[in-house]
Amino acid sequence: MTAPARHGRRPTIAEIASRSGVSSGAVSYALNGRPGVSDETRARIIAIAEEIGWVPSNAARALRGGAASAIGLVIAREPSDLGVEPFFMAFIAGIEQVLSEHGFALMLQVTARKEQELATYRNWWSARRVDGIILTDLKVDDERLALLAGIGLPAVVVGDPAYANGATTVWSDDAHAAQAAVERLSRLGHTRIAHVAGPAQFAHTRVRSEAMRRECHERGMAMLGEINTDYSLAAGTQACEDLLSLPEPPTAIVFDNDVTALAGLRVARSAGLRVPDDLSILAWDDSPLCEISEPPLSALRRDVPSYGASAATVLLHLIQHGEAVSVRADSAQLVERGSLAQARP
Amino acid sequence: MTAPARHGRRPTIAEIASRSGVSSGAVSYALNGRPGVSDETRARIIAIAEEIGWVPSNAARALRGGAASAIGLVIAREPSDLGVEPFFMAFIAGIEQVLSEHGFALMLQVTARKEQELATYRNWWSARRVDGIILTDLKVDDERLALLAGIGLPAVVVGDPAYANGATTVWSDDAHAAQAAVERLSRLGHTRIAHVAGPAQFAHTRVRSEAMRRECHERGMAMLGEINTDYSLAAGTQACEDLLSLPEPPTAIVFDNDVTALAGLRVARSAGLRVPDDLSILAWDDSPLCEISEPPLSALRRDVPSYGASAATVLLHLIQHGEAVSVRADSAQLVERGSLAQARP
DNA sequence: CTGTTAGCGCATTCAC
DNA sequence: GTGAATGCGCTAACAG
Repeated sequence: MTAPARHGRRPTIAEIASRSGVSSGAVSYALNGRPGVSDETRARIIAIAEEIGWVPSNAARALRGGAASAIGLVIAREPSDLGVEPFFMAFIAGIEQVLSEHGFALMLQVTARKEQELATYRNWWSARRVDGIILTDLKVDDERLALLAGIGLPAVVVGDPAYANGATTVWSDDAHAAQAAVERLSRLGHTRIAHVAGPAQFAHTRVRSEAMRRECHERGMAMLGEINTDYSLAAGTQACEDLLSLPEPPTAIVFDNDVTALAGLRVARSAGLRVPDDLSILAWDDSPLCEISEPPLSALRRDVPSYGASAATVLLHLIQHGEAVSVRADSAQLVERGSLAQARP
Repeated sequence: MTAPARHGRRPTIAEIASRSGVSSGAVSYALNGRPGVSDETRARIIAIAEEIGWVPSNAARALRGGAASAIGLVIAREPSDLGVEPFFMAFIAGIEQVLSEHGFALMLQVTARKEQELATYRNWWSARRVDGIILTDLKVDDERLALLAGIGLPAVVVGDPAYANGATTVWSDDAHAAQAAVERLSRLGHTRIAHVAGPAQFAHTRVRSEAMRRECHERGMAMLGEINTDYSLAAGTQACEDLLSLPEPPTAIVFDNDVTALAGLRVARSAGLRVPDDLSILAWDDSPLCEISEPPLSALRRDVPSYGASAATVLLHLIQHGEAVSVRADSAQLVERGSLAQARP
């Protein structure tokens, strides 16, 4: 209950005021770049503030009704899944870059429990801990959207606008990338492909699956199967085994993440198939894992840090101006590495 | 009797006071479980608070000089390195579990720039954003320790006490694990081993290296080389190539992380060596990557989430009581998977 | 235009 | 149980 003993007293505006011989109001104007003080006085005040190392008390500002100068991010995944999920760290790094330029901090919560996630949003907002949040892993019929709208917490949704229910979004056009992937496979002569996808409830899973199916249909290719996984090694292995044991197995498989792609590679090899000669493999979201395998995996690469940076930029704009427009980030680019080859007749 | 809560405005203690007909002071006592109000009044106050959805304003509490109810964590790595670093996400997940039980939040910063890290600590503390921090990636002669002590920011250091300069630490006994690893290799008949280590400035790198060297010496084994890396694929590849091109190459290599171990596996294979028959490989810190390779890699596994939980627990104790004792977490256990074999004569 | 004064916001706590 | 002070920055209303 009792706060720890603080060392030196924190410098406050009052101290700057007494040192500079003006009122605390003038100091506040000077320090915030607002009119009401002469340039000369302002310079003197700023010099003193820097000298004694004044930093605005976030508590006081937030209490006054101002910004908490922080945004929140809940990562709603199992910790064990996150271990091999390169997306979030890169995404966070991008967010941070923007936040630090604006003096904002990031509050993070890692929990897979939906109730806790919702409670966290409520609590962060009520307790004035954050000014807004970034919502990731958008789901189909995502119930979090209603909560956020209901309590009025500013939010930027990372995901396809079609599933965001009107919220401001930052999204990468996965449908476009999916088309490009199918097109590439088509050019290589593949006519029977499959998709080892992520969890069905994720909006981006659905976007990818639908786009691939549509593109296959238009090109007269067969989409042999869309198997949903939890991105894990085990699920990827199972999915790939199922696909390869079909009477007419696919000649190319697109995996929604790197781990399942590696699992697929292993399954193919132990089934006596050569990659890419007998089976082409394409991984969604590039990572060092894709480089390390044999053969290295071709991948759909996004600039994840700049994706995070965009999300942060849009959210800050939303917080500061009450409105913001959705932004489409660059869609994924196909990086060829050697796991794609001409389909064998 | 009870008017509906005004829309758009957070319920405050003042509102509860007016509704229950007592002073705001009494409400505060009631809500915080302190003496000063009758049980009957307390019950009535709590009921009203719940009804109108009151949540304490963190800003007001922090302003009052109380806790910010948040702790900070700076991850001082390059974002690109973090992509394949399973440690931090698992560590954070463990931290969160403890924090959420105590109503604390986590402030995160990801930056590889030392200046920014130091500025962040200063700012978090000055602005009352956090009550304490967890310091990871302890370095030899770590200058962050002096800063933290200087500004009086409570901190728990994750790392070997020998390098923590008296700060409270939570640490896993890497020396012990290193000994166990060398002992295991010794039993398998290896007499020439090598260590592909992490960055030399990390305290845990030094602890591991020294322990391995010492243990090798005692067992009459040769430590052919300690090569420092930045944990990257490229560095691991280079290190392994260097080791395998020695006149008398090692028969076993210990890698400080999973990525360099996989790089080593690849190098060995392309050099025509069989793993584990010609070369044994051991990875520090287990991960799904170790399971996915062929052969799957034997690894030194720690319970990282509980490591993080310990750090959080100790830090909260330090914050709330002004003192805390260092805690040694369980040291890593050797998980055998098939990348270790008897040395060939 | 330059600057001052007097609250506000919210929970906590001490003297009464 | 109460009233009032406290912590800190911001800003409307006001004065020179």
